[in-house]
Amino acid sequence: MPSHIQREFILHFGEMGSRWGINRTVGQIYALLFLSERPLCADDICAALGFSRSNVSMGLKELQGWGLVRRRDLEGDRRDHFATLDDQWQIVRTLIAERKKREIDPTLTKLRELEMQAPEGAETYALGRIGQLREMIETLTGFYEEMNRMETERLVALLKMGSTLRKFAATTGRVVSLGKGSKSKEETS
Amino acid sequence: MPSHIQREFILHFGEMGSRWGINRTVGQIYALLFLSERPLCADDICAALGFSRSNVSMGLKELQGWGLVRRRDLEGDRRDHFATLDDQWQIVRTLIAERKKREIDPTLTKLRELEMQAPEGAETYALGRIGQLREMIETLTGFYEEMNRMETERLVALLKMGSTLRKFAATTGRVVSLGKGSKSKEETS
DNA sequence: TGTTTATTTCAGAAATTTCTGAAATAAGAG
DNA sequence: CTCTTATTTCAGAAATTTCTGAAATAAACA
Repeated sequence: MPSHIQREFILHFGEMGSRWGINRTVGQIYALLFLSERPLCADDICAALGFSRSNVSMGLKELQGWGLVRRRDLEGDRRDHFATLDDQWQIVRTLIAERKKREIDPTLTKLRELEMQAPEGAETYALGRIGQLREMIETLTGFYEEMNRMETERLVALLKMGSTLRKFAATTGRVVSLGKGSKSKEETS
Repeated sequence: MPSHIQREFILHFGEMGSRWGINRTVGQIYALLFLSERPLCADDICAALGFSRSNVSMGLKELQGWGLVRRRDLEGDRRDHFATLDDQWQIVRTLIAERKKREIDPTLTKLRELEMQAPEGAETYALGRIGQLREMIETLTGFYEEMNRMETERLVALLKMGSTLRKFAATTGRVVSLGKGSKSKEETS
């Protein structure tokens, strides 16, 4: 039985869950595990949240699919227990990696496909637009991969640099973009 | 009546829409407008996609709410016409800003609230966990705001830097992280 | 091995979201 | 002001997603 703060937190995650493409149940289960000092078994979760056993089972499966929850064997108890990752930065990495996989990669594949199968010289406007989109997504995912390669400690340092990074881009950016010969002359509205 | 490529693109966006928290209709309307060389009116959209007039009206309203679609008055036609933003980077900025507003900010507010109203000295574990989460979200949104302040041209240059950025973080990062005294000793599994 | 306990699956019930057509509202044109 | 055309709203229909309980499966123990 969760405390007041826990309850609030869990309910909030339930509501937000729907904005995040996971459902209420799954959000609440995650929130409960996130705040729990020790791993919980499915029955604990049923008791705490009042969901059916099968619903909890499904929810845990989905969370494991996301890589956000892990099974932990607890000594002296036959039942499976579950816990969230400890390191919050690892959570973010997992979350972003999964969302990329589900929300970005399929689109990138599709755009490349469409460009390949395009008929000769026709549809210039649409193909141009698709090409722009693809290039941008490639740039973004490239950046992501670069960041993802970094150790957490350095990554966090970078994230906390504040205006330093902007200044760095202001000086170095110019050179690099010249070097690469990016045609960044388009603009609008 | 869209071409084969257009149709494929539109259908893909419809399907992906659901993973993006917008629905099929809205995704398809956006895709259609995105590929269209000139602004379209609601009836054009109905005709092209076969949705009811009211559905299109709702969809356009939602897209305008997201800031992804703009009304354009077309001379000699009384009807409202609609178009997507031209600059794909502006689209990404808009998208991220909106998602932050809808998916991150409410949670940040909630977490701060919970920390404020916490009873004296109790609930140390849960509060610690909530604090970690809040700090991390603050770091991330701070970084986002920093990036968002940059002009597109520089931002793109930065995004395309590849390993240069990682090297920069490797040299400068150390100093910053020492200065801040971040206790990054937790890790797992 | 058989018995007990834990977990998963799955068909349909319940809840939610999306979509439509009809009615209401707004906005030009004469 | 009236007529016409464009747009929005909204109650309920249709479709989709979520959730449950019962049955099936698996896994531990003796």
